[in-house]
Amino acid sequence: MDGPLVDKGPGKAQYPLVKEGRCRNCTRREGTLCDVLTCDELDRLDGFMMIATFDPGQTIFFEGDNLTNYYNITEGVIRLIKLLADGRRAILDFLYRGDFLGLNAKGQYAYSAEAITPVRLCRFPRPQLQAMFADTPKMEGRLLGIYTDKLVANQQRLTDLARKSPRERLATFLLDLAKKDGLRCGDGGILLPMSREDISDFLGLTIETISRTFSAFSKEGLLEIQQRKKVNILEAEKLEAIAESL
Amino acid sequence: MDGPLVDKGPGKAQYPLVKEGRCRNCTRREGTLCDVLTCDELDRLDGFMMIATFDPGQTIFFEGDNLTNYYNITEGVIRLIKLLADGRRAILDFLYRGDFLGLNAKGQYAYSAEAITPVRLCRFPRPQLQAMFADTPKMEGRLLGIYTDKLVANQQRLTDLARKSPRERLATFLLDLAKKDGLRCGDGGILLPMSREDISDFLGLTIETISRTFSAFSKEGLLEIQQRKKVNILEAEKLEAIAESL
DNA sequence: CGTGGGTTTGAAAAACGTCAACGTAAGTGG
DNA sequence: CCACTTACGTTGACGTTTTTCAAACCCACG
Repeated sequence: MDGPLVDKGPGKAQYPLVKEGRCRNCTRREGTLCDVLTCDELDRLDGFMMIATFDPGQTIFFEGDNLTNYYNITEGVIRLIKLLADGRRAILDFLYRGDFLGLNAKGQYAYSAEAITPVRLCRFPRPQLQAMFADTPKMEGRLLGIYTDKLVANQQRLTDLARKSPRERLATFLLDLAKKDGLRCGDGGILLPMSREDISDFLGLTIETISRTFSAFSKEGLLEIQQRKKVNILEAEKLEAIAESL
Repeated sequence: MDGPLVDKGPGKAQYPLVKEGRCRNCTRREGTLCDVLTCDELDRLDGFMMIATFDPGQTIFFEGDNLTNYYNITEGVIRLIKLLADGRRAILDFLYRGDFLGLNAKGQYAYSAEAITPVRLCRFPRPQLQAMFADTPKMEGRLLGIYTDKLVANQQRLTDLARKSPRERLATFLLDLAKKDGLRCGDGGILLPMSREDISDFLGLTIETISRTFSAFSKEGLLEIQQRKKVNILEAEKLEAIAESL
């Protein structure tokens, strides 16, 4: 039970697992699935929960794999990926601390998940968590709320991809990032955990267009870029006006 | 209770409502929210359900309106719409018989809904349906399943919008339509209920690009178009190859 | 039979992607 | 500790695709 899991993909490192779950004392429940549970219920969860960690670039699971585990992110950033048959890539979402991971498409993962930064996860085997769902309706209700919010967010993203220009998309993206804490560094700047290629696959553009648009924003004095990853938004209102086509 | 509701938007016709719900004898429960209910529970639902009908082009509700009612579609086709500030339009989804309608974004509708064909709906006031959800966990579980499937579908669509070419998008769209029955007419042809503009707003393209791509498919012998709305897919495998970039 | 909205088609322009070269920051091994 | 390497990012020139603008067309409707 405490040993590493089997390999998933070709050349994949084994999962580093540590049995140390102390759900009852967890300080990161806010807004997550386990937020609604009593102490007893948290102990039950604890009984089958495992901590897993991943290094940047590691794959947590692949699209189409049998769905064996659900996860909660307690630390780090993850990208959700879908590929077309010829290798073109789309990033569905970036996930952060507190996000729930493991969308069920007929018993299989609906997307691949990869760590962008060092990541720490609570891992729940599917049978046990589903059994707990069945016994704990409020937990199911919580997941329904989470999925409702995800649907709303995805529909905004569909609208953006269908109808916004590259400038508008990047402005929208940066402002959304700025709303997340955990990325903020000191002076109101944000530290982008993802590469330009990640951003381009998220926004449906090329890496060059992303780069050019960053440069344009910078030249126009809307923002400041330091060492490529750190962005200071200087003119939030103007950026907002671009994002919302006002 | 049996009278018409108040107007919603400017110049909106009043809602035509008929009290005749007989959930217990309903023949269209398959795959819907009410599929899981017992006879007694169906009677409870019946108690606050109303039938509503809409003509083509009528708006059922607007994005941002207070969410007062949920709906089940029993007949017809609906488009879900989001607008940008300057009027650019995106169609999030087309909904058909059996689909559940009324995504909750903080107490407001997350999108506008408009009838494309004559539409018949079961209408459930929010307080009553939510009370029933609270008492009937399996109903909540059913909705969770429905939303899970919607999320999976939306993620495929995000991938398509981000990375597929116009040809690939239209091929994907047509093959998806062909899978729905209710649109099939006799000889394996499909009857498109939506306009070219609807399709372009769904696929994130212009109406001209849609039209040209239709013409190209037709010239290549992949399909046949009759009277603009009726499409016969002649070479499903080739269209599949285009859609899946094989 | 005429009218008009939706659709198709064509030509021109713009936007974005592609290709290629160059820069830059971080990491590695001597 | 520094030069070398490498991966990532930026910039420029160019080509293609898609949009835009405009006109013609066609079917459905009155």
